[in-house]
Amino acid sequence: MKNTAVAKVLQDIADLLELKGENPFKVRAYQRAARAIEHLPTEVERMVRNGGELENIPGVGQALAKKLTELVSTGRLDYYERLQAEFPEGISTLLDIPGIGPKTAMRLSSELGIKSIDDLESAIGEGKVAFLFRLGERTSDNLLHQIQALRRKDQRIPIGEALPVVEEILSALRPLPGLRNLTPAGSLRRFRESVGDIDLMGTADDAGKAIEAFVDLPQVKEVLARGSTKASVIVSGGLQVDLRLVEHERFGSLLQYFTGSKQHNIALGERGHRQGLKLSEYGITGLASGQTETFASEEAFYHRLGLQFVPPELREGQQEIALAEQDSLPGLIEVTDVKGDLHVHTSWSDGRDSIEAMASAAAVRGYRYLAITDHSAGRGIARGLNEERLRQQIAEIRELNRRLAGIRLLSGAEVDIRADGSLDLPEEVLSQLDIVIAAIHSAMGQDREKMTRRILRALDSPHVDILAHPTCRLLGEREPIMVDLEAVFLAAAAGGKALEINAMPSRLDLKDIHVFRARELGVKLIIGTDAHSTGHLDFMRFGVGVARRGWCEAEHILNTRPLAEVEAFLHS
DNA sequence: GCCGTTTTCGGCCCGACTGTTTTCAGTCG
Repeated sequence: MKNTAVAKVLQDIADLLELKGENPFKVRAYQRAARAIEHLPTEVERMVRNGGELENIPGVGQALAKKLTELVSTGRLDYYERLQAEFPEGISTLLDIPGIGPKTAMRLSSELGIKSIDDLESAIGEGKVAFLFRLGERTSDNLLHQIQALRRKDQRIPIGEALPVVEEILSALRPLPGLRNLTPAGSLRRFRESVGDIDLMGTADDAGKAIEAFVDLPQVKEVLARGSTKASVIVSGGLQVDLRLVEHERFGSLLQYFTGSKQHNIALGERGHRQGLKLSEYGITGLASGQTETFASEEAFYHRLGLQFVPPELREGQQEIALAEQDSLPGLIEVTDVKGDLHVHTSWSDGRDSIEAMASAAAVRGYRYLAITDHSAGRGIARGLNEERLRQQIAEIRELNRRLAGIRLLSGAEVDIRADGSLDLPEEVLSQLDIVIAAIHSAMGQDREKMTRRILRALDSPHVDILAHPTCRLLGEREPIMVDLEAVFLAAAAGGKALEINAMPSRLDLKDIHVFRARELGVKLIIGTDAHSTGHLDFMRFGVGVARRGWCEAEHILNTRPLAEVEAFLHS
């Protein structure tokens, strides 16, 4: 049973307990555990099998540990099933509608027999909902509106799509006089792989003027709300963007509050409470004195609480607060730490640009080295290189290295891992390359056991240095392959192989929690853009974002190291 | 159901909005 499925059960239980009117703190305990398991870098199932300490998971105590053990070892949970039996099936889906909480859901069910969103929609149509005590016409209309919005609601948007849109808006707003500190908050700032709405924060001398300029932007399709300090719009592409402006001296607490995550803020608030402090978007208030201190910067806000500044990417309510207390948060990798790209394609295979063009684009970005890793001739891969053409390419790269100053080209290949785990190019050719990346591009439907054996066999080849996009997922398009990643991590760590954080926005593979686990197990990582044109080299920042969410420092990422160190790794 | 620089019991983050109310419950972020 996967962690996402385990988390879903806990979240379901939380919903049902809420419907039941249970102690809200008990409900929150289940929600908290669900979030923790969602972000857990290790499979609960594996922990149980290996006798791991479930109670080390934040938010999991004796009772939940027992339930989790039952759930993952039998695939069922008696407590959950009994709870489900108490309610009509489907009623908890009503909670998905904004505006409906547990109380309303229960009343709709008991008073009108509503068990689904469809039921609710017809009941509203028949005018039944508006007659319920304390509901009324207005609420009924709003609910219908919410149902319709829910039906056409887009999924969360991948960060690779959202970030460019946001940056366009930011650069349009930045020149406005008197507008300062413009910053995205929320999950975008935390660099989650997908985001819902976008929250922009800032400070302004004349907030009204700035709001006006914001809603007048050409990107704005629809203005949902506009006030004196806040506006909400829909931009082309359907993304909702909120802009919120505050006085300069409160910017720090505001940004902190709206960056979240919710779990992080709850944990922070609980800690503040123990210190006799009350935290809010307006500042920090002494519970005894009633005095509120304001904070112009987040740094000052965290320091006032006796904490190291917590980078947004770490604010997921895991261990970051405990570590910030001891001043021992990692010094996360920065884009500027990257010294080269180890995974790019050229016009020799399915890339757009020549080797030389890629080399100068890399040099412009300050890189010291660049690995040319075109596809092998494997079935189905566009214009993959066979043995003969690869030899020609090696010769050309040798020639270019003689001519080019300032950047070193490594000759390499992204060699296909065939269905049986053998490689698509003969050993003899691979041995002539500086760097060999292995990757799966076919037969992705294999079962877990077969797939794992296949990848382990490829990693076993003495010539393979790196496994690229290890789970082969395409965000929103293709599910990850079924593979025992833990076994892959252990094999990579033991065999001195690197795993890739593929920085293509549609891949982001490995993903954050896998990166966290791989790093924990001592696996060397690289960030590769998989660039198919010079512009794609800029994908590096997405890979760095994922690495940061995986708590990576520069030293964990091979391509932040000087060339000599990279070569030493490749030769080892 | 969790958890401990006030605690192994008694707490558990905070503020705002909305619609329906004559003082607030429910919901959200």
